[in-house]
Amino acid sequence: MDTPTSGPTPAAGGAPATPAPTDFIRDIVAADLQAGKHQRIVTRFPPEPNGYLHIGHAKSICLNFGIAREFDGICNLRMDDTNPTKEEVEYVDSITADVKWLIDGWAEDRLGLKPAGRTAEPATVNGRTDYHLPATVGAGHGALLEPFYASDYFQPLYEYALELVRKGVAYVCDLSPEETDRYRGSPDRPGQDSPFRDRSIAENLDLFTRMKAGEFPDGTRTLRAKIDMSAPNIWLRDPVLYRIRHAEHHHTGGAWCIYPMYDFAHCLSDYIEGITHSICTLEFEVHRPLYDWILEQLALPRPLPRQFEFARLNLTYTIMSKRKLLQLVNEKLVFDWDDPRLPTISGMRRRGVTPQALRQFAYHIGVTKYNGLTDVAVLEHAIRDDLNRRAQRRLAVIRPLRIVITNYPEGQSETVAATNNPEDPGAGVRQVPFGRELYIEQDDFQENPPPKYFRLRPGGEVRLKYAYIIKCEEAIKDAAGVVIELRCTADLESKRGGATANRKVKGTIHWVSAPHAIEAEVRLYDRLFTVPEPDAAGDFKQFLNPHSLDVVMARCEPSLGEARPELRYQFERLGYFCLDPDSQPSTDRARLVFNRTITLKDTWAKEARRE
RNA sequence: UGCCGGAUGGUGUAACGGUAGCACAGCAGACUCUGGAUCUGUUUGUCAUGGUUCGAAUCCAUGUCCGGCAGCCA
Repeated sequence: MDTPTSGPTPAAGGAPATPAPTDFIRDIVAADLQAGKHQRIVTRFPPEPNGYLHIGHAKSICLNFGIAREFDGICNLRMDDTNPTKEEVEYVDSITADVKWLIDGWAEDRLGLKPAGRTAEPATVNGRTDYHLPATVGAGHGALLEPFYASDYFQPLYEYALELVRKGVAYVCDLSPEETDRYRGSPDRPGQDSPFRDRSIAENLDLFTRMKAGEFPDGTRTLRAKIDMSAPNIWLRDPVLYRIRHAEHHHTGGAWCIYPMYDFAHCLSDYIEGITHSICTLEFEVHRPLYDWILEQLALPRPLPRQFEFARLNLTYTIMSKRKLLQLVNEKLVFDWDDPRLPTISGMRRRGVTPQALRQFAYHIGVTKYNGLTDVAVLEHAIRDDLNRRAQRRLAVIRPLRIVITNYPEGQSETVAATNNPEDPGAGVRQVPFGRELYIEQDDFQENPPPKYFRLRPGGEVRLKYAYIIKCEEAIKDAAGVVIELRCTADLESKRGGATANRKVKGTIHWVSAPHAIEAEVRLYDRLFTVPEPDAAGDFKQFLNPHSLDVVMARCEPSLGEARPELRYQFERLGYFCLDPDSQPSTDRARLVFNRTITLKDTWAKEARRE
């Protein structure tokens, strides 16, 4: 994905070259280009600003921006903001930031924006009034750029609606919402014509104008397309085009009290922006005839956009519904939209997942019309694969057990050389302090270990990574019988370069020098849900994992005091970690907070479970 | 019982009338100063039944199962 065969873009972030993806949508785009249908491909990513973006949106972003970069096109970012009661600027801002983060270094030169404040102005094309707002690509135009907004087209949309009325294919209907439902019929029973269906064009014009002027309360009238109340496709049974909402809009303020419906706004927004391929998810498939109907009725002078549908992403052990994510946030079951346990883009970013990993994941799952359920293990693999290549290795002990090397001179210390990244020799080495008193992981000692346990046991030997082989001579317990300290001896010749350096011991464990260690809060995350399909039946909240967050105080090697928020770390043998924004910069009151992005694969855990 | 769409190993995805492949997961082994990484091997699949064809996952027919659609949400 980072090196499409159709372009010379070099691999990003050291990721290996991957062939350009192919799928049925890219096939269509390639064929359309081949047939000379378009001079330039324009796609769009059109979220509604009513929540934060999640990994399902990431799939769509990768598809739409991926097509733009592979076919030398553009992908517009557009707020699909036609419902003032659900949308907020906070969401506009988070969406914009998340998109930019995800495409950075990959397709940021394909991001279609427009000068701030610009709306679609009428022009004359082939003797017809036309509205066209082509994208400005990339920054540096002097002008401040912003995303597109469907709400910037409210005036053109209103003009188009008037045209449908004048043409006699749209009418003002006085039915209440409940009556409208009843008249619509059901999937296997045709609907009935509204009693207001045959109003004169003049009356419709008058009424629609007065709707816009604010003469009628919410819910009293709608503008409807006049299509066919007996159509087998429900969306062709005189769908509502406009409804009355006396509500403040986050982008247009109080300018309007009638708002277009999705079906009316979307196809025309696509047209206005010159979109060639309007790619959406499967549930809009039945809307496509309406999408086409509206555009065709208006006899527009430029080429029409075409809609294509693909299957949205479903992932095991999580939920994707914006409504349910909002519920978790509102009910404080998670801290916020960027809670690292959430599948939101901002949550995953905070957790330490990189954009490269997300893109690689999108590449691997592909694009089809089959509505499946993707194993979260595919995501986890993409994350580990990416982090393994980029993470700086560090030593940190999450649940400390004190040990004393009795034959190491008191008061003495030294430093040992530690490899920063075995996957990247260029990353070099660092010096880590070593001394008589250390911390090791509680898990790395067992008094009565099971078979095949390679770590420390009474009388047993283990290698301290980058340092000496030690032998456990004695386990000291407290009054309750729990082991609180280990007395060990070291083979002082077994350090790298020493006489017995090549002695084989079965286990190697990590450690930290006790007097040099710095403390850090470490947040250990696990799956948010305990079942693969929390959405499947009943209340998803009953499947919340009570152990999805565990906070511990870890002892870390001193170099972690200079940890940087943009870097990724592997705490050796534990997992991948990154600095959380809750951390305070290194002052005398420094506070370090790390998030565990993901554990290392643990085949021992599997082995232990098997018993 | 209306309309639209879909069905390939456990999961996701390729094969576009010519040897069913890849990834994840699983299993077995090698290697390892991370029980990580890496490497090797390996179990498991074309929804069913007919038809066309020298040859069908692919084309046709019938059936089965699954998903979506009845907001003045998107």
